[in-house]
Amino acid sequence: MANLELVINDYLPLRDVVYQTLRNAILKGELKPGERLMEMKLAGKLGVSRTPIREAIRMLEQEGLAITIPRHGAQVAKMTQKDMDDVYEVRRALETLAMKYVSGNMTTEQIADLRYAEKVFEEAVADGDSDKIEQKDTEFHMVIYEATGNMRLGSIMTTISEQLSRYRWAYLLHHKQLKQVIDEHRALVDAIESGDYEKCLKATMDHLNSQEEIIKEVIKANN
Amino acid sequence: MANLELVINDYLPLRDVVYQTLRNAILKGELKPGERLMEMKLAGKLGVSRTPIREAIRMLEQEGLAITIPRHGAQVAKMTQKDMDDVYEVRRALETLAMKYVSGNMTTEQIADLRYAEKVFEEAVADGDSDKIEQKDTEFHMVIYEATGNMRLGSIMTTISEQLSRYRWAYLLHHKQLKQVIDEHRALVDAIESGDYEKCLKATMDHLNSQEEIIKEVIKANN
DNA sequence: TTATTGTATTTTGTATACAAGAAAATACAA
DNA sequence: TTGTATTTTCTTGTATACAAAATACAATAA
Repeated sequence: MANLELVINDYLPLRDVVYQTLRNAILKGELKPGERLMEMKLAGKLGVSRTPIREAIRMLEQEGLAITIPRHGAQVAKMTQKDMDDVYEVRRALETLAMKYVSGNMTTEQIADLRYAEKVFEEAVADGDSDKIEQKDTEFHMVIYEATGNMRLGSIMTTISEQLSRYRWAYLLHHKQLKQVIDEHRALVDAIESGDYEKCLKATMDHLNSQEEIIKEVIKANN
Repeated sequence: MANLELVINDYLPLRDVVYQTLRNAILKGELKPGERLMEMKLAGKLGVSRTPIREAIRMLEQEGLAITIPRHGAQVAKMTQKDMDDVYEVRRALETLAMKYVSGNMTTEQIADLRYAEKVFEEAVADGDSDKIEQKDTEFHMVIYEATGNMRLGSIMTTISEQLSRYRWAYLLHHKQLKQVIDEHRALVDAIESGDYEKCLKATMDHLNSQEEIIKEVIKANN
């Protein structure tokens, strides 16, 4: 099993720390799909009692990252090719909505923020730290979702994007693809700045399609 | 506080029974927005220990129906007018996606199922049992989501629709509006049967818009 | 060999005990 | 009366104990 370690924060309840720890491990693939989440084992590894472990598992379960069968315990949720297709369809619909909100409606300040987020992402790519790349990519997209002003949309998109990140880590390591991601981000910012909805939509779809393509290959390779 | 009672199911862990009980109470408005969810009180009312209560609260929290502040406990989440607008925007985007899937693609059997679900809904309206009306309305829409074949879409839509049901109960009591809901459902089935995407979209949007209108009034009246 | 039964072990489910933090009540001084 | 300590009470957070179910596995019979 993965090597788990808690980063204690004195004021956060242990259940939240445990939740974040397990969640990270799942999203990064350190806890593998199908792997059992046994309470005592996790409690031993993390040096806490079963109570916070159980509460964290309930949270993961609700989020779709774990599946529990009553009296059999929990395991890391599996993600299939079909799941991925479905998630991407939903994402396309919601990214389209996001573009309806932002095209022609972002303030110059928001666009500046977006450009900045894009630059920070490029720097992360230059650094080569995959954790950071992943994080900065998410942040870039979050700037857009926040600009929509629709909090619900933002939170659903965050969930979706994080669930996808279970697979993104794999391809974010390939430098060639990262160059392409940068180009697509730039194209998207340009489109948003132009204020033209159709342009925005095209840039978004291009970005999603190429990402989906690569992730599918990763999943295929993993089975 | 609401009068809670557990419907024990021998094989379901108590946490799940408690979760469903609390969730229902919140969605029906028996537990009011902002109301505190105190562990001992709930445990006493439901005749269980704090452990399953806590796990149920963690699930509600993850679902957005409860908010917990560390060391202060949990309370029923509040829903504002703005929240409602946001949820409806998301729902519109996803219903549009659903229509893309189903228009022209539903089998005769699926359409028959849909007509049947519609009929059952009408019967529920005739009965006047608001719990049943609510349930049959949800089931009608679920037939469509299931026909898309996209499980993710289905589960997100279910969540959204259930969250909205926190307010639907109020207006489902008014007979005049129910007549309109029936008409809209029929129009939607006809549109789907015609296979014309644009017709489907219009029928869906009409349904959503009129629902949103009424719910907004209910919220306004509640504040 | 294959099923089946019984037993030991593991694991989850639930209750409870105790610690610690937050809120409320009380006491006291200005 | 108002403001501030101080104590008390309430509530959450965490650990642990015990019960009950599931599983693993060996012994037995077909």
